Amino acid sequence: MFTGEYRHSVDDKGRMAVPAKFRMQLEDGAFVSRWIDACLAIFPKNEWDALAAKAGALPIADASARTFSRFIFAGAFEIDLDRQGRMVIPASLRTWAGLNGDAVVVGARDHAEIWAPARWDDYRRAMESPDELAQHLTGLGI
Amino acid sequence: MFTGEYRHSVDDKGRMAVPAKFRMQLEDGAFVSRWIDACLAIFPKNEWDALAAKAGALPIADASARTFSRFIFAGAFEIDLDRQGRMVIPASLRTWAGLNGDAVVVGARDHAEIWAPARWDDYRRAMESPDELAQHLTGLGI
DNA sequence: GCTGCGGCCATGAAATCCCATGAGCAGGGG
DNA sequence: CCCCTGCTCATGGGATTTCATGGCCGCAGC
Repeated sequence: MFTGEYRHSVDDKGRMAVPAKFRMQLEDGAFVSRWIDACLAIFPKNEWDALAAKAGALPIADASARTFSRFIFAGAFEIDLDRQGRMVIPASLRTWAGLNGDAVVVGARDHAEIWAPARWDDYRRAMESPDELAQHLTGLGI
Repeated sequence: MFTGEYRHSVDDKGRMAVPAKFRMQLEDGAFVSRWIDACLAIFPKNEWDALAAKAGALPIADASARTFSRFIFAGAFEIDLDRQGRMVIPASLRTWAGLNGDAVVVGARDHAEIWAPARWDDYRRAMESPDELAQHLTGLGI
């Protein structure tokens, strides 16, 4: 499971250290891709396959299904970790996510996400209202 | 079951002694996470897995479901107890909960909560005013 | 031959673990 | 009933290991 929040640097070659707690879950292969809300997602191979299967089950006739598939798969790359546990973020994805020098890596259960620090701070501020949170918990039956 | 109220110190390394009565319930693995009302929650592994499964069932297409998942998982860390029964509270969570030197640990049935002493006192004072308490109990069907 | 990319090595900083010490509590004996 | 003893538990400090990051080298493509 991917949990936690980590702030790492992205060097001028586009390399970023993957949080040590995530590495074991990614060593059998991983994919990085564009993701919803202007961030990037890192999926372990098995989770990626599951996502691909879901996308494959969508009807081709549906326009928004086509859009979703193209959004995800056109922006996806298979990645390897070097011996120091770093990954290379392709330049096109770095640009798209607004990454520049620093990045925030957050866990999201079945995948990890990479955010530009400024965007993450904005997003995070929006989710700290106790009432809104309580409403979600109620919806889960907690 | 988690019950009781304990006041412990948080040292400059972010370590806090877990109440001895809680340790046995946490020794098979535990997670600490941001929680509602600006406190932190400690869940035993099985309780956490149940919560994660519920969150995983939410549709990713729903924006507020994504927000909720990110709040929970980005603010969660797996913890181990050292040989003295202490846990490390990650710096980001300490900041968020306003912990500084001291903390109050309270039992809450299926999980434990960590509060900054000042916040807990406020909350508790409100809770212990007879009128207020009666008002909350009304409508709960107790 | 030069330039850009990817992988490997090395270093400093930071987190983690373990041992030691002291205080508080309970239980048993005088 | 009181005191002493033993144990559990909270807290501080020190040592070791892990981890993030910058730089160097080799290979490939232009």
